[in-house]
Amino acid sequence: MKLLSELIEMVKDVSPNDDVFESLVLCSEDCNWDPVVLDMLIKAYVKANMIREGFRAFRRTVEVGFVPSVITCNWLLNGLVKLSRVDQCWEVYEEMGRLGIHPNAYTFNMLTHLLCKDEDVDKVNAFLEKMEEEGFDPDVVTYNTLINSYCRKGRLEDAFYLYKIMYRRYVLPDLFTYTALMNGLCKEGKLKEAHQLFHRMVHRGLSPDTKSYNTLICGYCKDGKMQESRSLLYEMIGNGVRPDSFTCGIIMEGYGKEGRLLSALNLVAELERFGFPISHDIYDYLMVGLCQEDRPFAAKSLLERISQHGYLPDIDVYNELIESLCKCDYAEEALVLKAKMVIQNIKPNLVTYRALISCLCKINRSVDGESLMEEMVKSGVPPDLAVCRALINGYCKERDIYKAESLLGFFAKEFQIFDTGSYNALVKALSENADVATLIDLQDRMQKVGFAPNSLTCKFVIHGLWKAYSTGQKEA
DNA sequence: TTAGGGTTAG
Repeated sequence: MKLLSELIEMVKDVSPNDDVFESLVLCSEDCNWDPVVLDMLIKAYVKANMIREGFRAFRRTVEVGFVPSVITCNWLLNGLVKLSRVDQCWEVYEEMGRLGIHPNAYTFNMLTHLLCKDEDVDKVNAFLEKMEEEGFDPDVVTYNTLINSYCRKGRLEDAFYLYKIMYRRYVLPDLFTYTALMNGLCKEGKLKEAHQLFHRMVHRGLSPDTKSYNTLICGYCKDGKMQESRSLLYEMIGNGVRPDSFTCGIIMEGYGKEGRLLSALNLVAELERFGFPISHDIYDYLMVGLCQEDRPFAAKSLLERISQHGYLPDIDVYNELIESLCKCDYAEEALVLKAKMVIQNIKPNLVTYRALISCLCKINRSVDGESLMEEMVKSGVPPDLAVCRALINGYCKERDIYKAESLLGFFAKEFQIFDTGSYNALVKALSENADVATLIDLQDRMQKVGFAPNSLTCKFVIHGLWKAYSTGQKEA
């Protein structure tokens, strides 16, 4: 066992240019050597999740004339099945036959699983017949693999037929069998039947585990039956079965879909009281959900509570909260949060600044918005069109035309942002009460910076000219 | 950890 763990460390650390296999074979010339190390090398590769290297080592082991054990072959097969390397799986199986390595139940079941992943049922049946010819009787794992495959494909009749056959052949169904069948029933919306099957399973002396409860809870959640989900959750806790992150996640999602975020929130608080750890993802989910429902203060108080349990929001959650506060015009609270982010070494990004600047400009605090824009530029985050537009519109609204114009030039020159919308907002604001000469001058200056007027600009200019004319101002 | 079960769509 010690040798295996050393080998695992070795294959993980070694550079791709070093040939571990070669080194091990070379060793055989100098010392008292057991070829079983090659067997262990294959296992080490599989354990280190280096399946391709494991497969190569298998081939080379065979080439140098050593016969790996059936267990080693199964390790490798397991790795290859998980990666769906179909051809290589069959190559291993054929090689086993050539070398006289007898496949065991594990081998057959993994290959059954491999065939089940494929669509072709005939292939599975042919393989099973061959297995039986070789004297292997399908065991509970074989049946479960097949039943699960049928259930996933919606072929419930075939699945239940096998379930009956199992009894006839004295192979007793276990938790896996029932969970697979319940899952199949739930997927078809047959919740009642699934729950009945659950009761039958308990009646037959099997104790449901987290996965079997989760399957049923998930079925109810998908069907919008949150009351049933919740009582199953209490039942499982009562029976000493711990809900896991999957259980909580699926119930949260169920409530989320129903738009019942507050119920989700209450449930989380209850689970916390029971002493079940709530995962970071669940907290993220609730935070984002509350923000998107425009309940930034509920999100904030949740944050305060869960921060005491060590929860730290990431930048996306912070941004959701800031955006939500900004949407409701709570600029001050949003700024406080931004300061908190910085203290926690989370650097505000474009999303953060955009929300804050837009909000400040909206509530006539364009000067503060501009200072934030300067801060963002200094920290290496270039402004985008939305930031530019927010500031120009803000200043126009506050009648600080001079500022609006100079910023428009700044964005064009420094960041090549030519936003005709902002330009038009400026012309429109100016045309309200400027004389014709001022308007024409602005057009000239803007053209020098690189702005081209569009039809809307012309409309505003003409409007301005007409206004100037009709109020008796002298034409330029 | 030599095999099999529970979310996630468009």
